[in-house]
Amino acid sequence: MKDDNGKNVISKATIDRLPLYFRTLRLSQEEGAEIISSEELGQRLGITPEQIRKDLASFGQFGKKGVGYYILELIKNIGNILGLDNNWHLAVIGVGHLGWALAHYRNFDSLGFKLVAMFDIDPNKIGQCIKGIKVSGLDSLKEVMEEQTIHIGIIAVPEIYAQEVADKLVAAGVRGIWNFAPRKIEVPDTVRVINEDLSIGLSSLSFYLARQTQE
Amino acid sequence: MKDDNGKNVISKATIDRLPLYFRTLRLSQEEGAEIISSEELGQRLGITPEQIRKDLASFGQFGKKGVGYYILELIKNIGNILGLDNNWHLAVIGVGHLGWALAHYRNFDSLGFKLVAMFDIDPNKIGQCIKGIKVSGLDSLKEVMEEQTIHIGIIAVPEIYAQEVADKLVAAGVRGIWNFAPRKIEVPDTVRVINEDLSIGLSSLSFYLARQTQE
DNA sequence: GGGGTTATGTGACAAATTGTACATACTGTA
DNA sequence: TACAGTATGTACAATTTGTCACATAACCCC
Repeated sequence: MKDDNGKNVISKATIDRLPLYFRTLRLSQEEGAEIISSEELGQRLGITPEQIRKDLASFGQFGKKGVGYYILELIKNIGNILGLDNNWHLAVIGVGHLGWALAHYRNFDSLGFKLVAMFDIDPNKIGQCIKGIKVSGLDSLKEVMEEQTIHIGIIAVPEIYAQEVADKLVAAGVRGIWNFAPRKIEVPDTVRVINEDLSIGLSSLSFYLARQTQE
Repeated sequence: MKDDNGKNVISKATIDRLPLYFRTLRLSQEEGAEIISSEELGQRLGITPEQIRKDLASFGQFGKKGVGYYILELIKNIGNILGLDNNWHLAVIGVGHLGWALAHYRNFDSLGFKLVAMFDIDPNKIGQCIKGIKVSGLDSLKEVMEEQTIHIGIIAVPEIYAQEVADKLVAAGVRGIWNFAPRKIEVPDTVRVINEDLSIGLSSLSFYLARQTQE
């Protein structure tokens, strides 16, 4: 359970659940609640209370026995664990339909992310403004990054350009990549990549539906 | 390893990898290859060859020992396993930025899915045409479904409407739901739901970046 | 047609993840 | 201050998932 530095090793599954806890806690808070039990949180999310307690316990003791979790405090703690208070700067590369939609995704703001730049290669798109942000040419990526720190690059270009864009992002010093192109991209292991291949979800849905029929 | 009907139980992890195999095989095919080894397929995807062989073996014996896998045949087999030859009909509910982007997502066609309807509640959007498909009012969902079978509903509305839309889809007889709203939706267990909460991916990326810094 | 080479399929082992049970600590009441 | 009622945190068991090693089968060349 401990890594080389003595820190607890956290499972990927746990990390993927933290954002769920985070948004549900916020919802409860908006409804006026101040305390929540793992029982109730679990019911809302379809996750067992034990699982939730275990996930949270791997980062520290946030709850009070016999009481539950103070919502405000837990939100702050999870936000901190997820690093949402780092004021990450995002850049979207590829202003197609998907890039356009991501630029308007309102949950970014509410999670503490800030879109600061957009890039495309299409001359017709360069110079356009979206939400007050001007679309720049892909060539000027490094240049723009010198003026303005960009921590995370969002790849929303057709798959054949994905690796090329990834290389440029890495060269410009990006720290993380959120890749929507359905293709594996190679980066040095100092750069984190999260793949968000939408066709996987739909295909697996198809699998389950097809199986239902056959029964 | 067997379920009540004597069928092999397939792990979710395996099913999520099948689409990756599928698209990589197609890529190889376009490049002119006819045979591929688990070794090469694994290298392209960053997955161990053993994993791939095991995944495929849980559905049957598709490979030839000493040779590899015949690409064309394997594509056909995986497509069949994933149910991609069922000609699924999709409907997008919510023609905001995200719904718009999904409607134009070209990978749907190439995977055998067909967008047949779109719905919104905004009177300004109703009647608009996107890719030859007219946007209908949400009220007429059941009506439209009687004319035109819809197997899968894609929820791309703000989270507060997600459950309401899900209920309508269920009432109209949909078989699967692809949910982009960041909220759990309740449906009878005859209906499959796949949640595609985009904020999870980004939040987990934030987690890893924040950890890197602290070291 | 026999032996070397190659790549699959599978059973045993290891790791990660989830589930269960219970000890512990806090609150409120008399 | 003692006791009943709750809800967390954690040690342990069970399950799932992934890795390793090797037997098996197909191909090629002589």
